[in-house]
Amino acid sequence: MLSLTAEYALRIMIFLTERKDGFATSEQIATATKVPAGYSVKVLQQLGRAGYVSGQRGRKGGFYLACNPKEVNLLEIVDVIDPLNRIEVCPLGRADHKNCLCPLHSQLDKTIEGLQKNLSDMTLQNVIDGSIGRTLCQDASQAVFQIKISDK
Amino acid sequence: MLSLTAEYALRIMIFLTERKDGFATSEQIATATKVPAGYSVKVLQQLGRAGYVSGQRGRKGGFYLACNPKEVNLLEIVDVIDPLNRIEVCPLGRADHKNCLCPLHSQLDKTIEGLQKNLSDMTLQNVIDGSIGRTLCQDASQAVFQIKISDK
DNA sequence: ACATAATAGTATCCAAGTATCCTATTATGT
DNA sequence: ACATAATAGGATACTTGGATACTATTATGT
Repeated sequence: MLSLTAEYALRIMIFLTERKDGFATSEQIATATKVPAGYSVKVLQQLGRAGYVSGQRGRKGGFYLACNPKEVNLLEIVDVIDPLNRIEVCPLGRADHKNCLCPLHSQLDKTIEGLQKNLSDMTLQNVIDGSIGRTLCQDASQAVFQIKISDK
Repeated sequence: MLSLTAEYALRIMIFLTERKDGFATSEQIATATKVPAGYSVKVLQQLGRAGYVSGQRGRKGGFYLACNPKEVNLLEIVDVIDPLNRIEVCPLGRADHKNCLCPLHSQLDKTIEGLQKNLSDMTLQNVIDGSIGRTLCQDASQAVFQIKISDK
């Protein structure tokens, strides 16, 4: 339903939203978002074909955000990678769910609906704004980590 | 996140809940739930090892429900196939989310939480009770299908 | 102007997980 | 004893995640 690649795409979009000004190379993006180097390019290309990022070749090239982060929500990004389809047609027969009203599948469809709503309620910008300093998780400072260790 | 196999498992459990009385062979289950014959056995075995169904070999054997459908919710069944884990540790660093508070991942975690709640809110019995005659989608009658075709 | 380095773009290959199928073995009712 | 059906396991195909190598494009120093 939600693949790892979809999460990669979200991380990358958030990262680029922060750096709205300049370019970031695929390598920089990869290390910052902890997406495997080499695979980040694939994700970026999918996002590029969908129009959410653009790339510029050559020296000083890189990728940059090609959309307005205030108008793009998380669901749209997820949909680029793996389209989150509602259950419209009964998987067990030919009748669509409107006629079939199978409780199991209408419940599953509600689950998907909720998932979509949850994702579409938040734009890329919202994620940044919701930040209290860290928009993407960063390594804990060594100190904090040490405290946690000695804590036990 | 939610695999096809998980949905198979749900279909099978709903089917067996309806037939709480007697046995059903893996073949009967497969055709009724439209799970590929041969694969239904594997799903049933996973459900069996988790204690939700039992099987009896030999003639007149088959599988039967080994749990109280009023006490088992959909999430438990899904968890048998692919455990739906919350995001507790930040995928990008060592700090856990309580300390990290990364907006992206806390949002994604909320999504998973909602998904879990949606599934755990409904027991197997609830699905049956919510039925208006069809607890699993059935083939539309030929007539209905014909009407739809001629409709266009 | 040219060579070189940096970088996106593309294609291909590999590994791991999922889904499906097949074959043997074991238990059980008749 | 025999037929039936679960149980167990391996074989195969497909999808996903990830890695590598090669090509095209651009910037920059000489």
